[in-house]
Amino acid sequence: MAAKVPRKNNGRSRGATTIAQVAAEAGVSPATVSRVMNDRFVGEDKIAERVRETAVRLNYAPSYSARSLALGQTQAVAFVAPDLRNPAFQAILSGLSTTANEDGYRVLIGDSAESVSEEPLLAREIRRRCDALVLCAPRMPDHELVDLASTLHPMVLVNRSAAGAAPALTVDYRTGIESLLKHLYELGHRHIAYVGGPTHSMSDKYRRDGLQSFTAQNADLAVTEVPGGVASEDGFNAVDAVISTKATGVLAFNDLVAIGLLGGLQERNVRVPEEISVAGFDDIPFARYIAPPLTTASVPHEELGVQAWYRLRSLIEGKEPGHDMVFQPRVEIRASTAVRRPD
Amino acid sequence: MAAKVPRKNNGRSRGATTIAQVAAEAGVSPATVSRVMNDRFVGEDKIAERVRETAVRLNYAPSYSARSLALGQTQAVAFVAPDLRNPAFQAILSGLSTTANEDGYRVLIGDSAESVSEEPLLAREIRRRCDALVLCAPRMPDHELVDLASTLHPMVLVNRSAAGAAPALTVDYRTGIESLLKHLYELGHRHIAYVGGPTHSMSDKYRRDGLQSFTAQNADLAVTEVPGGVASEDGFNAVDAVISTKATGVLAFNDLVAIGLLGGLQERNVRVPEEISVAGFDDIPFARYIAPPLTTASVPHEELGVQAWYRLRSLIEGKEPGHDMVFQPRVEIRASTAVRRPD
DNA sequence: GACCTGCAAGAAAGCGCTTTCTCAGAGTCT
DNA sequence: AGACTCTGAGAAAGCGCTTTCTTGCAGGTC
Repeated sequence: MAAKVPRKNNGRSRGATTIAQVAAEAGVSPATVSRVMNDRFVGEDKIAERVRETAVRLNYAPSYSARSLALGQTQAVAFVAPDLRNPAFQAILSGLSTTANEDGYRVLIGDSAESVSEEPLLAREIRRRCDALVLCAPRMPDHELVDLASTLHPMVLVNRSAAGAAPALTVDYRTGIESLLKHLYELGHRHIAYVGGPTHSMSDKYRRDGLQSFTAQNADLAVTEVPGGVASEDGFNAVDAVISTKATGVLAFNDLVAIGLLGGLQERNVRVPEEISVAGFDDIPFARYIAPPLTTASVPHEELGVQAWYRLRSLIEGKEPGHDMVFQPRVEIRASTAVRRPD
Repeated sequence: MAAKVPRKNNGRSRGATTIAQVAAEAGVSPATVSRVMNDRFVGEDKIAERVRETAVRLNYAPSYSARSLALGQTQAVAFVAPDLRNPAFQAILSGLSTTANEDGYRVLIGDSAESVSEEPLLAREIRRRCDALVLCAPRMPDHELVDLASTLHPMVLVNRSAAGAAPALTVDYRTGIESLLKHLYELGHRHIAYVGGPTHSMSDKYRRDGLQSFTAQNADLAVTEVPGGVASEDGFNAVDAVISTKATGVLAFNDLVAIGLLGGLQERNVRVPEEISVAGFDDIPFARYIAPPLTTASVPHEELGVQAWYRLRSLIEGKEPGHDMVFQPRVEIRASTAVRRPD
């Protein structure tokens, strides 16, 4: 009968050099190798040197999985947003990723696509794979958001707040759109169409609040809402509805929608801004290059991502995350809006 | 003296329910819980039911780290690109991410930013965190690419090939730009400027090859190269150089550069396409909306991402990755190019 | 020289899973 | 009834690290 030999490598061979191999080769214990690799070694320099030399010779690199298990942390964070194809979210991601990388953290992405109902599940699932989460969930119902925020710590919210359950980085859409509306008002426009965002999304609600607030103060101003969406095609599809309102100015939910709108208007030979003024929101990088350059409210998306990381990092380190921040959009006046022409 | 009690939980408490707790609570062994959770259980239904019930009651979810270590795989893949702010790469990422998600894989992102030299390190580092890698590295020297490809398996290359060392999904930039050049030629342009991409990038080299090939066949055509880059500002900065070539048509390295160029041209009151025709490359979503709508060569970036996932998946499963694919750009003629006006 | 101190390095436990191995007990066959 | 095969479920090893605990040994003190 065969001698009972301890099963090694669990039957599978994974190939990569392990800490044990380095230890054996260098004639030390795995503990020593670990300490050397993590700069916690306090013994003789010769030993450390030998370990280091052996490690590079054997092409050793510690296993992330093993390390994660032992340490209880993954050195990764997640970013969940409803639509990664939107340049605004990409900018946030870019800011987050770049900054997190500097601290040795990588980011995992989660695109909740269209499905609002799947969002909490996705957030939970992806959160379990890493150490923290940045969540953009404009359409998630408040109670679910609070629920998530209280269970998924550490996490930071972008564009939403959850009653203090998690640090929040928000944008003052309300004031932003109010400024845009004021801009149009000052240009003489008295009838304005608003091509809205997704129904039930908070980012849309804030905008409506802003519009309402300004309208309430100016009796001679009328704002008509037109169903829109988040993407260029939504703007494109809203063109007829916009034209039929006879409004002389249009505010779009975001730049993407505004751009689609511009495309549709042009197709129908409606001149912008001569016949109708159009403004977007976000100031995505292309807003200034389209025809005509788009008046919009600039939001510092990259900065939002950067700040999100700083807060996450504090939270991971068990420190205070710092105060919540509310970013104020800045109106960028470009050529897509102009003084209202007499009819 | 205190009785020697085995140290539990390594001193730290991580809070989450473990498989052992579920097992204890359900009165079974951890092995059984594991089997039930992974649908490998073959025993009595009552037991399975009890385990499942206990698991949801205790809010149990297996630890990804532990699972990764035991299984030797992470259910994640990485995407490394030189600039995640470029819509073209974002589209690839989007296609990759969406498709991978359907198979339960998440994607980790790596932005190699400007630094070509750091790219191999980044790729290696991030690759060790997951099961496979999609690499876009237009500027990496061939030998390094081959080196990487042979050591980082499974991986797939996008926009580059490495002598069969890894599956490659490429775009026929050469033919693409040749078609664009032909388009301008047919419009009567005989002197064309090419605002190039990053020096030493393969994607730029392919384009130059295409230009040269067409130029060689048409003696009455002159193409002047102008240094450019990858971003809109590079195009913007190239404006004076372009104007001074006196070319009547311009081909830009990509849409971003073309858009910047358009912006700069407009600022100097040079009308497009009346005075000069401009074409880009990639057909990013905004290309059709800018002013004037940009003639460009359309590349199916999302599809590239989708195909990248399919190949990665095959590789992960130990299957054949399928044939390499070369995507053919399709010329999209829009308003930024027009017949050359007599001087 | 016995005793204590301090320090360098190893032994081993633990992280939370998966999976092989093992072994009762039930069922089958002659 | 005894031998034999299944089969269901648990024991335990293993994944590759980190870190606590332990120990051997050199140097210092009285």
